[in-house]
Amino acid sequence: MLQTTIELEKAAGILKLLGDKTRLTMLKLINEQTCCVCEFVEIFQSSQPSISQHLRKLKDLGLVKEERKGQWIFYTVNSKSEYYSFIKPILNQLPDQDDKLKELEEKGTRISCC
Amino acid sequence: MLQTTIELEKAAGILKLLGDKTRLTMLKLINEQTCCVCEFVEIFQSSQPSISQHLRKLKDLGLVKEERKGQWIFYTVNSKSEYYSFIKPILNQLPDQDDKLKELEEKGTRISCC
DNA sequence: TAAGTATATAACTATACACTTATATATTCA
DNA sequence: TGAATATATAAGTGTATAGTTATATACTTA
Repeated sequence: MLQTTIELEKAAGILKLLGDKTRLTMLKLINEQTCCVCEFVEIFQSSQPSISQHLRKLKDLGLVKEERKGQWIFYTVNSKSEYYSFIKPILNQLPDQDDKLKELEEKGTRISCC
Repeated sequence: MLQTTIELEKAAGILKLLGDKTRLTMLKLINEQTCCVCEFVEIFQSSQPSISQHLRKLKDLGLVKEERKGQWIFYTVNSKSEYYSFIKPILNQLPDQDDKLKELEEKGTRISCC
């Protein structure tokens, strides 16, 4: 069983990005779901620019992909990324965050569902 | 198959530490070997205090353990750490760094061997 | 015990980073 | 087309971080 490797400098760069609670939670959330910016704003009780800047960093490394649907832009983990196999086992060890989305659904502020 | 999880805040803290090229390389090196501070100084061409401070951070989270042997203090990844199962798959995906130790051996500056 | 070697720590500095405020761009809908 | 909503970007600010220099501590050996 050959284990694929990732260049050390690149790995450190990715881990630095994951080393932020907001971004790490984001990735866990959108690993199997999809979320738009305003949902993140509500979940993290953060400002919209702050969320936008976190997503920008993740996008710059190709870790997430975006898709516009009308006025909303939906973000999802990019499973096609050459680094997905690197981050996947990390995300797998994190506790499920779906309760955050359930909260939105209960409040009626979940957008991504439709 | 139950996957153990790690608290998100803790995970982010650990990933932040791993998100530095020097510390990440250190961990990869001492995952299966042991190294003393002066070896790191030579490998990374860094100052002694800089190396010492990196090791301190890793030690504070319990990721490495130290063992004094005479004037030297040897560092090894702490496989007993409750977070070892979290960092192990990450380290496994990094390219082997043993060439760095081979270099020391060839130069005759490897200490940990005896 | 004094000198030499290895390591740790403290204080300082420069840079990186996350966040804020302000503004620009894009889309929807009346 | 104009107002409202969603998102991105730019500029500024405060804090965290990695490195430096200086010094302290611990061990070894002559």
